[in-house]
Amino acid sequence: MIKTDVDLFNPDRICDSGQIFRMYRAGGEASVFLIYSGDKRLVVSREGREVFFHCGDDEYEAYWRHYLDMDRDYGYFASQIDPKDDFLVRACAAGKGLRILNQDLFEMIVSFIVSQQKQIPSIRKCVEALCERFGTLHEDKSEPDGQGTSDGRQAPLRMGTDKSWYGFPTPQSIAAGGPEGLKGLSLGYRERYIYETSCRFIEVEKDLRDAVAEKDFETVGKILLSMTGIGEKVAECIKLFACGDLDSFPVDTHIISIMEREYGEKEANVHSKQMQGSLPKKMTPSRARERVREVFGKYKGFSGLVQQWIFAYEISTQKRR
DNA sequence: ACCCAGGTGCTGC
DNA sequence: GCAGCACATGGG
Repeated sequence: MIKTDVDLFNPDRICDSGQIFRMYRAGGEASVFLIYSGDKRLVVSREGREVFFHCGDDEYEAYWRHYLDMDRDYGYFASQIDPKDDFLVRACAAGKGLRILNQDLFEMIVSFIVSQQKQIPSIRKCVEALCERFGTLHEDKSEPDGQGTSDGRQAPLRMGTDKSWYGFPTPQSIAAGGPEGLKGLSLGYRERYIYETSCRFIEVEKDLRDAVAEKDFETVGKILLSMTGIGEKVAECIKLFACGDLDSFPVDTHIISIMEREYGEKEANVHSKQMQGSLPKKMTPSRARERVREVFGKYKGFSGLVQQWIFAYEISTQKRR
């Protein structure tokens, strides 16, 4: 079991940040979380300010430490933001303990193809349905009577975590189902994208992984864009959440509305008698990208983290309405 | 009935 | 390059 602090790793904020679709609050428990990645699963719990990763040191070192991005100094990034940028200061403060996870490559490719024109709860359902149809079933092996607690103290953590679960599909398993194999999962027109991209992933996997290993993100981007259903925005998400490209800055509808509302030119509101009201000018996607470069270009090396701060802040404040 | 959702592909200019 | 449209499906 590994211990850390909420200010270093905040499971609530990460769970709701929109970067991961297979992280859940376990069985309605407010402070127990399940993280699924490929064919692995991690239980995370919080007690006050203490956060626990329920795995052995070996498993942590071999996989989760990098996955959870525990080696990066987020405090330094936070200290670099412009104090005059009120919105970013607020978003950064609200994002304390938020980290950019290093998720599985194929899982991110499929998940973000699914994500287009869908809301996050709906994305989660589709991803889960894919796992149930194409993933490997994992039977929970834990003993019902508290293992390793012969002293009777500290009951083992298992509330809601003792159910069987499915791993994320391999590209081979999806490809093997054929183009018709994806029907009935509410994927809509994305069925074809997922099937064709699964097939293509098998072909280009080596080149793609080599480019990721070399941090040649230009090549990574080119390969991703050659896959059906992956455009600029989805490619940016994949690079940020699976390839370690912390400079990747996905521009989606939420970012566009932030750039329009918080960083756009205002025009006088002709409908306001006192002329005090000003309305944000309409912003196109390409104009929003330009503004992003102008406003956030200075955060070289971690602009993708800045994106997550403002994105997560935006969707969290939207909920309270 | 209408509008929007962590967009992309395709066409036509 | 950029605007305009179709594309499934679910939720307000």
